[in-house]
Amino acid sequence: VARTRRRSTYHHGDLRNALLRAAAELAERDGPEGVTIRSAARMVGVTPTAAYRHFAGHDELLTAVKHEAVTRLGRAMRRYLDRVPRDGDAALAAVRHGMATGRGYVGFAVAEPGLFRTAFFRPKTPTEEAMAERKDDPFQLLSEGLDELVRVGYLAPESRPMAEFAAWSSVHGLAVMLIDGPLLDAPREAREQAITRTLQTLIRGLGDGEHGERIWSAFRAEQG
Amino acid sequence: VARTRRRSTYHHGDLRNALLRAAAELAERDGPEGVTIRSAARMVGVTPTAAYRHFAGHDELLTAVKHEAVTRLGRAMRRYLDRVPRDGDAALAAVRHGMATGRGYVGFAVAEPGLFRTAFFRPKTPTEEAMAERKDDPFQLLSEGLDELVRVGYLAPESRPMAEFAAWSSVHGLAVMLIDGPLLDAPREAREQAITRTLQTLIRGLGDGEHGERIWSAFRAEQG
DNA sequence: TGTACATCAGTGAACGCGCGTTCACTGATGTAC
DNA sequence: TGTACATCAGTGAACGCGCGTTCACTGATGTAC
Repeated sequence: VARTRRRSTYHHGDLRNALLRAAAELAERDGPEGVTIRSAARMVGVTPTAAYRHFAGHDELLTAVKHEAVTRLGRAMRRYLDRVPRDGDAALAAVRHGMATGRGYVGFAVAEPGLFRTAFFRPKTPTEEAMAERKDDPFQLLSEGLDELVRVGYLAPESRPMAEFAAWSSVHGLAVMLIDGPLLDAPREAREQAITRTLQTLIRGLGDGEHGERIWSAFRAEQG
Repeated sequence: VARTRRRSTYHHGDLRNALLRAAAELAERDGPEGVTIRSAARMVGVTPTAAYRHFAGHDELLTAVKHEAVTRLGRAMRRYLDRVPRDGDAALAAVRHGMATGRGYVGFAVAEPGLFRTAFFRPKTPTEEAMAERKDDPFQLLSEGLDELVRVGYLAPESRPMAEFAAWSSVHGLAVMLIDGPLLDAPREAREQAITRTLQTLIRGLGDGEHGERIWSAFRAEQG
């Protein structure tokens, strides 16, 4: 993948973006540990030193890639959500959205394990937290899904607090099982079953009371 | 922590174990990446080369530490399980055991994040899989807990398949949230709530049918 | 329109770091007679 | 009980690797007059 194509121009013109793209490719292939200034520069066909014109250092490059990875994760989730049929019943739709959110998260992890690991690489710095209100922010999508479940009466308002962590934990753990854990070498069918089983357990676990139970049964019925 | 105490004897006598202990200490402090032959040797006060008398190379040392970490994780879970009151009602006890298993897993992760990461470091090699039938193997404990839930009628037998992955995912994701994720800097109380909420969601999600619902209600009642 | 020159964006060589691993070696131990 | 010698478990120096980062530099660009 090393395309050390020599530039004709002395000035690159768009080096910052080129380095970022290269770094993202490295993250894709080898995860966050694979992102180095030297190899990104190598891919672009430029001296490592040149990178220092555009990034303060390795840390800044890695942070930029991480940001990119989070963005792509959010977009993947959005894609899954958009594919959910807009049916009559709002309650049923809410449950479907919950499933889709989870599937989007796990789907991205499986499709792009290196980027997924990079997105989750070491705790956010305070600066990053501040700019967390982006469009298609993964955590945002998750919260919206839960709010929807409250709105349709599946999740009791008093059960809402901390529900994001129950949901996120379950889905994140599933992703790790699939890309780094015991499900890595499992046959495709087993992986599918594990995903379905986990997401169903999660969403059923969130449901509250009789109303919740009714909605859940309806959802199970439509799954066949 | 570097104790380069010079030995009086030329021969160490127990170098393999000493290196292993040192390596475990490194994993404790810095996770799997911190485990190197050179630093382990440094801690023991011995030349790096000496390590090659006892381990084929870095990989074998790391594998040994990983094994140690998994063992300690299992012991931690066992400790939590043993603390559960042996009450009259078997069904209730089964649910309590489920909670305790999860708490043990997460508790170990929080108490020993470096070792926890090491225990989960990269997929098992085939060799390791073979010797997985150990006493207090984490996965074993998890399976037993689920079997117990089936026995008491909380979990329908037809729901048993893949239940380990639903449970493991949820609990592993929770651990990651706590030691490397968004809950890292959360106040103690929020962390506690997230743990409780996640485990409750999981176990409620596993329960099947009316019988399950009854047992769950009883459990919630005793929680107060 | 042309030119002097400041500024910008790269180069190339070098630094120090810690790592895994190999080599020829030597000091200590244990065993056969 | 004593000794020769094989074996074992260490040492010390060195290798090559890729990394982040700094330094003095130079080629290209753009702007003031």
